Amino acid sequence: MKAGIKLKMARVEHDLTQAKLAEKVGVTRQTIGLIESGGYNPTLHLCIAIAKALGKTLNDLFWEESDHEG
Amino acid sequence: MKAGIKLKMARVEHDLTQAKLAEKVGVTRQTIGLIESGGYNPTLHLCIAIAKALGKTLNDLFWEESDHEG
DNA sequence: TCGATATGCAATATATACTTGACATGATGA
DNA sequence: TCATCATGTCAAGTATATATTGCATATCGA
Repeated sequence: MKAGIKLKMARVEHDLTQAKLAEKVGVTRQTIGLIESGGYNPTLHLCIAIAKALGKTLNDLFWEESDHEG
Repeated sequence: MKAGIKLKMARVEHDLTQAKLAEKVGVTRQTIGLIESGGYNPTLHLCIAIAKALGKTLNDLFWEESDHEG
């Protein structure tokens, strides 16, 4: 599963645009867009801010069980 | 609870030094030390690599329930 | 005491996360 | 058609994560 897709789904679930989510977590919309499109490596603090803004946890948005299992 | 303490406990649990954990995840021991001492903002990929190396998840090591609750 | 290991701290250098500003496209509505 | 919104992307700049090197301290064992 692509890296940012869970984030995108959670965002849409909350009826937020990239720009609105970006504002909530204190970054620019480009940063959110880059994370959702993958190939990007956000910082932990930003991941936590995003998770909190969407009522999710780090694992919900950024942990792939297959990563863990092998 | 201080940011890096869970990481430190998990590391000690596995009988790993900062240097050995650093080697496992492909960073220097200073980077591990800085994360454990807090006041540092690692990248998501590094957090995931650390969690995998210690048999934990992102939430186990980097999520504080109080962050989420308020 | 001496040597090895583990950690903390600090200065400099490099890679990259993130910003700012701009332009392009498709969808929506007046 | 025209205006607005949402998203994608590009280019240049700033902030900071991480590397590299070195030194200091504490612990452990010979």
